[in-house]
Amino acid sequence: MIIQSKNFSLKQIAESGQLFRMKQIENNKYSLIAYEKYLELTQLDECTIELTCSTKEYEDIWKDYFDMDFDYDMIVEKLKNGDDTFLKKAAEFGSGLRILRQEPFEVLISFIISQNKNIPGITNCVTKLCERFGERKEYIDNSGNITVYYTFPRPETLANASVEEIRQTGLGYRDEYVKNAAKAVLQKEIDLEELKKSKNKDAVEKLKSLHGVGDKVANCVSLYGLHHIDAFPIDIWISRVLEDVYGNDFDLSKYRGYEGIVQQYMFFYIRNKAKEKTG
DNA sequence: GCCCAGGTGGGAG
DNA sequence: CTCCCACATGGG
Repeated sequence: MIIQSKNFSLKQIAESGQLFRMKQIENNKYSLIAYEKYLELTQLDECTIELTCSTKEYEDIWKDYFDMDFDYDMIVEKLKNGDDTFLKKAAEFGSGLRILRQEPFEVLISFIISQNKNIPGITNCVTKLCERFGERKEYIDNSGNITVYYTFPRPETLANASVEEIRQTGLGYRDEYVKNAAKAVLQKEIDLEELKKSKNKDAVEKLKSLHGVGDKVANCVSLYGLHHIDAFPIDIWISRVLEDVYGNDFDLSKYRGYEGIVQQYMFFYIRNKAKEKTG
C-alpha cells in the first residue's frame, strides 16, 4: 500500500540511531522488523512511501509505529522559524525524522547494549541477539519469494538464558545487565506498559533501578520505548553540542513538551556534520 | 596496533 | 557531591 505524509524520510529514520533493526536493502528501499513482523518500505518521493503490507496491518501496527497521528511538521516549522540558528539548521537538515513507537522491551535491551559502543556495533549485537534468541519467521512476498527473519527475543527467553550464552552474541560485560533486566521485566518488578502512563521523570527513575541503566539509557528508553517525548537523553554527542554550541547554557525549557524531538534533530545533525569531516 | 564508541558502576577524595 | 577508572568487544 502507499501512504502520503510530510516529514517522513526513511533514510533519516533508518540512520537516526533510535532503532537498530531497519536497514537499507536498495536505493530508497529499506527493510524493518518490529512487532514480530517484517516490512519493506520504499521512498517513492519526499512525501510518498510504499509499504509491503495490507491496509489492515498498516492500521493495526505501522500507523501507530510511525506515530502518524502526530504533527511533526508543526515542530519542524517552529524550529525553522525560531531564533536558534543551530536548531534551525538541524530542522532543515533532518526534517523527515520522527520518534517511533517501538516495543519497550526491545528498546530497553537495545540501549543497555548501546553503552560504550558505536552504532554499527550496537546493530551487530542486536542482530546476533535476535538470531540466537528470537523466533525464526518467514516473510513471503507477492511473487512467492521467501525472506527469513528473526523476532526480538522475549523477556522469558533472555531471563532464562545463561550469561555465557548471552555473551556469545558479543555483548561483553553487558551480558548480566541484559539477563537481569529481562528477569526484572518477566517477574514484573518493572512494568514497562505501566511506565508508559507515568511521567517521564518517574519512568526514568524506575528504569535507573536496573543495574546497567543510568541516566542516558533510561532517557532513551523513556523517549523511544515509552514515547515520553519530553525525555532528553544526553550522550557524548549531545553533550558536545551543549558545550561547544551553547557553552553549557542551553535553555531546554523553551521546548517544553517536545524536548525529545529537539534532541533527535540535534543528534542527527551533529552526527552527520561529524561524518562530513571524517568522510 | 591504536583509539574510540548514543555509559555505567564502584571506589576514592 | 565530583572526579577517575575498569569494563568486553568490535569498527574505523
